[in-house]
Amino acid sequence: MASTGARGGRKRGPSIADVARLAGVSAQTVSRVSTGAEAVKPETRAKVLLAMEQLGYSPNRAARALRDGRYGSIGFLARRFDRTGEALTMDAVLRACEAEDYSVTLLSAHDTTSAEWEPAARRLQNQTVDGIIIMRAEGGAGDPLALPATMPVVVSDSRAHGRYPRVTTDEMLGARRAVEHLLDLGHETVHYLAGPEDSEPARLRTIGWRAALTDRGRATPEPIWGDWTPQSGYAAGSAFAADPTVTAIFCANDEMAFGLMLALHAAGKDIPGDISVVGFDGISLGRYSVPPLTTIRQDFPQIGRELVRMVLRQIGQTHPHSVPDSIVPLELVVRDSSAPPRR
Amino acid sequence: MASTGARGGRKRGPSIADVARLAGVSAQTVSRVSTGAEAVKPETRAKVLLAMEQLGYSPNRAARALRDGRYGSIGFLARRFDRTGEALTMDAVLRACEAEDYSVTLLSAHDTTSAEWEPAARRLQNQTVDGIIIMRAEGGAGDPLALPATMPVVVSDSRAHGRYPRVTTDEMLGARRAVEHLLDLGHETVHYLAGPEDSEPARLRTIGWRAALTDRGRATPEPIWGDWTPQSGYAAGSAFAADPTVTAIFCANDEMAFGLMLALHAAGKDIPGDISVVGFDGISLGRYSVPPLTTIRQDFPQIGRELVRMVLRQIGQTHPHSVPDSIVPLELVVRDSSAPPRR
DNA sequence: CTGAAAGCGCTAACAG
DNA sequence: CTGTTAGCGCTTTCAG
Repeated sequence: MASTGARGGRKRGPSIADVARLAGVSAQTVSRVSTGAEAVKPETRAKVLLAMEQLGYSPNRAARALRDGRYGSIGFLARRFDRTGEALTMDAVLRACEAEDYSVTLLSAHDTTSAEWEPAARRLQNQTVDGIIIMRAEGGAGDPLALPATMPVVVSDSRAHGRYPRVTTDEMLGARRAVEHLLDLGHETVHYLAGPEDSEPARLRTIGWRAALTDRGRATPEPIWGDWTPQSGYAAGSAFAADPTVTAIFCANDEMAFGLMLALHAAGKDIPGDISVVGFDGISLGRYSVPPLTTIRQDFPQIGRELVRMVLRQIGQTHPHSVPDSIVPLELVVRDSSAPPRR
Repeated sequence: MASTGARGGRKRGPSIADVARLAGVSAQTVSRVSTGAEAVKPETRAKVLLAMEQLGYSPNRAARALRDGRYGSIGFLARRFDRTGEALTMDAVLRACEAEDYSVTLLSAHDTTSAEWEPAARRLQNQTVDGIIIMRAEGGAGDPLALPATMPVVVSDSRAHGRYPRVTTDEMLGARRAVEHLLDLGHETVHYLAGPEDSEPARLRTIGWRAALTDRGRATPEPIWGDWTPQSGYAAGSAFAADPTVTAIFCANDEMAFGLMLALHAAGKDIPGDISVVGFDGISLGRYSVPPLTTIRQDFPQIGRELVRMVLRQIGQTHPHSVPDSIVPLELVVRDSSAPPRR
């Protein structure tokens, strides 16, 4: 019984041993050619390459991972993957990982309570990834995640302040910019459609909104609380439309702004004639709403690159979580949904 | 030199051997407890579980994968991951995989020529995944992908007709429904904003649009060709607005419809008063455009489930690619952007 | 420059 | 019910 016949086993691909046999050399010689680490005589190399070609050899990553304890993959942990922020960040993360020859493994934890997050994360611990990128840990209990101290981790958009290195945007500053833009246009004050209270970015944006108004001595009307969805934006829009004092609204994200604008429109309000609207995120469809939406744009590609850079930097470190936070800038994009009040 | 001291090695996690040592049993006993396959005496099991707990043991998947030639992961191959279709499908795929205890590894091939796709796919061949889901193989040369006959593959939304099993929607029927909806409202004919010509779904939707008109003996105006982006929709909208005969437009996807509607609006056209618009895909923001967009909705969660089901079914098969195609139904969703012509 | 040996962590097969 | 042995495919020693 030959050890590894062409079709004896299940359906494993050709191994280094198969190549070695065909090329008439030893296994390590094949390995040397494969890794390119040590020198090999050109003739031998050619023989090996030929054999690899004929067999369609490609190295078995599981074996490699087992050997050197690294997986060549980083985990991307999020609650959902179908929202704009997640999708854009993930796309950017993937590109950045590819550049470094890492792959991306998706992990989801639909709930952020430790009851769900921890197993999901633990499962990864010694399993398939060399590091974890955690996205938007909103919702759930206060202290969701406890990963081993040696696991490289970076968190985006979360409340993990002080526990794990983070890549964040300056949410407060972004909110400020939105509010100041509207005040500069001449609005007396700026009403606010907030994100869910259990979300850290939402919380920070609220603080920024309030601070900007307070700093200029303006009244701070009671915000309406949404949940990031356009549905909740629609509800808020109907409420705001009933209040004739409202001339400017800042929405904590673009998708709520979409719903809000539709509700205002349905209530017969002109945007920006009667009411100005500013969003947050810079989703691509925001350029094509009616009217096009003024917003605070996040640089998602940059966020993705930073996330990857920060995880990779931790690999092999003794105290991986000590790398400094990174802050990615935001940009005010002025479109047609904001204008001076009609007066 | 003790074999595996607490902190001697790099930073591998505790192994089965470590647990065995601590629990005072053999490695396989630990393995038995871990897999739950064979019977173990309650006392022994308790000892083992305790040791696992203390050490924070979790099985090393690389080793497991090496042993039994399976990886517990399926690959998701696409050109981009930041578009609605990809994001929604991926989210669904991930959920379906979790239910089956598989993880998802992302793969991207930015170009669809074999020069890029094949290496990307080959790299996976014996590496990290047990199967591959290929998404939207639009663009590129005619014969992009050649995977080994034993690799489970399923293709979504692609021209792989006859080569690999597919999960598709009935694009032609969907387009028909959109056109018939508009004709039923009383429009003489339906103008068309098509997707890129190198996309198979776009091609099929065009055929469906044309067939629906022809079947009712209506004129088939020259379509305008877009590229799926709202930008291209805007350009088309400007062109259509200049043609006073246009009363109804079918857009090959929702995002182009957004751009188109903005352009119509900018040109002073009322939707649906002057021109009715119907999209395709059913993206969530379509409910909140101004006006809300009538569309052909794809059931992305269902598509994701089918994709996973069809890959998993192939695993272990001798002729994996012989599983039958799956067709996921589409649904007409009528909103405010379509109405009878003014007349 | 090339070959032989050993072991990463796991589990199937075979004893006991 | 439990222990021993062996080997998955790879690469890092160490010898030639």
